[in-house]
Amino acid sequence: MAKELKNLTKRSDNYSAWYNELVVKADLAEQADVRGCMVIKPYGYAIWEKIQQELDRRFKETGVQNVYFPMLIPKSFLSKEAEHVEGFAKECAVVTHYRLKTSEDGGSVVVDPAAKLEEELIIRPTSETTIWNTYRKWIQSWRDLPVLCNQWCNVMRWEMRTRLFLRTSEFLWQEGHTAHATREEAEERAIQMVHVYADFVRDFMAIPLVVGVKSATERFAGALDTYTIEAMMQDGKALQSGTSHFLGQNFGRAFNVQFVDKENKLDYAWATSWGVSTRLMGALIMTHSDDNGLVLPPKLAPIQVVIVPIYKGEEERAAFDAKLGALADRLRSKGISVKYDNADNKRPGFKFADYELKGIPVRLVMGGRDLENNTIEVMRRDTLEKETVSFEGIEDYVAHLLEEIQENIYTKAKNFLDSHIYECNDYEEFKERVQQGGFFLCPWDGTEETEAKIKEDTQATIRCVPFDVDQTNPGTDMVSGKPAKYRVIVARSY
RNA sequence: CGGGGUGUAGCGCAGUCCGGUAGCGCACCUGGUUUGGGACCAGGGUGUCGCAGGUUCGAAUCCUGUCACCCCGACCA
Repeated sequence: MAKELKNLTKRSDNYSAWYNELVVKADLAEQADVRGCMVIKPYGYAIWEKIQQELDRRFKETGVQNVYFPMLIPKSFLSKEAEHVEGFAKECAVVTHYRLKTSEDGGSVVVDPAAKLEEELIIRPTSETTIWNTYRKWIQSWRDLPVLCNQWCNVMRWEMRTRLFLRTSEFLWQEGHTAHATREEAEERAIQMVHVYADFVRDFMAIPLVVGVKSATERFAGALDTYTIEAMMQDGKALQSGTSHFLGQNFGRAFNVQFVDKENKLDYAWATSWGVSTRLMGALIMTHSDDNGLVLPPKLAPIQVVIVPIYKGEEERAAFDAKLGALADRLRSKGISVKYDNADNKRPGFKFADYELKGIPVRLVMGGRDLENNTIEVMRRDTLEKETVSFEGIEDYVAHLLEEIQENIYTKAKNFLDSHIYECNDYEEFKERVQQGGFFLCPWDGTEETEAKIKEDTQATIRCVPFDVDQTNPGTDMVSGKPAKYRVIVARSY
């Protein structure tokens, strides 16, 4: 294994290969035997759990409650919202039978043709339809609103080409579905949730973002508006990391979810939906990691500190166990997650490399020399800097260092993002430079024609109309030469 | 669905052109020496050569068929 890990492809040589190898070698996930699907391994899942816990906490702060709906959706549900079915039909897995039987020759198991379903069932690609079908029963009066639900689940979209975490046929996510009495309230909720995502991703995952609203063609199928958080990977490509949709009354109408308002008039409920997925894991990896492996922000590292003793013989090992075991406990009492690794089946050098590969934020090493001097070596994963400090008071030093690392990782990524956002008003210049990566802030006339031409010429797409960019006097569209409506972020994306 | 490729040990591959005992590296197991940046020595186990036919005294290798997977395009959180 050791030599293999050493041969991790360099980021600069082949970013894609580097990413794929890193996911596998850092023990996050691997390709499943099932086409296009992924096995998330214990270490990868531990990180996902941290994401889940923190997001879930933040959702609940906004009044959202968790629910669970079935994985199977009657085919007829999907067809009730025209745009929605248009958007998802091509990638749906369909359940057609409910039984197998042994084949005539007894050699294999075959689908029993007698067990054909009257109505086929779809494996959910997203749950708007099944949830809104149920909301009809829950909602009669304005007093029943708002309904604020979220579910953590898996969904399946039969993707042509897959990549671990970024695009797999099955993925884990959360999907929030809310119903409201007024348009304003629903729009507010959609915008609120994109900000919940943005705050979480920035503060907790240390990933800087551009937040904005999607163009009409990039909208979710069935949405009136789609809000998005766009992260920049180290190769300059964009990764849509979360979305929040204002769905208007489309689903209310399609599923006949009507309520009596305060004026005793019937109206259709207003909807939002919002989701983030295991794709966030991809964003995490591609934002922070380096040629030595993962770099995890302390707030979501399952292990924040690893302590490695370097000992000769059982006697010395016992001495370290006592001293460093106690240190581990003191760190844990400060709320820091610690692994004390005194295993003797791996040599120190191997452990160092392995924990770097896994992105553990802080490594503490103590050997014979330190024992004599009452010192300990501290290595921080983000800069790879080593320092030998006094053993006394090391707990506070580490606690402070973890905070500093969290901040530094974000600052580093933020500087990268800021320095790769370019203002561009010239199409020729754009066409040439966009291939190098980066976000291009360009004037856009708001037409689909322009958008389509950019995509055809460069494969780049309009990522969003950013919230925090001044939209007065957007200038002249760089493609059509017409007056621009907005300045938008254009980039190549995953 | 269009173009390209690959199926041989747990993983990564060589062997196929030119048919003749199934190989290498890593991993794994045992014993020993090691341990401040991915240890070393000695010994050991591991295969329906993707599947089905055919040619042949003999097939991983040649022929026919078939299945699966991967990569590049259109779709997508």
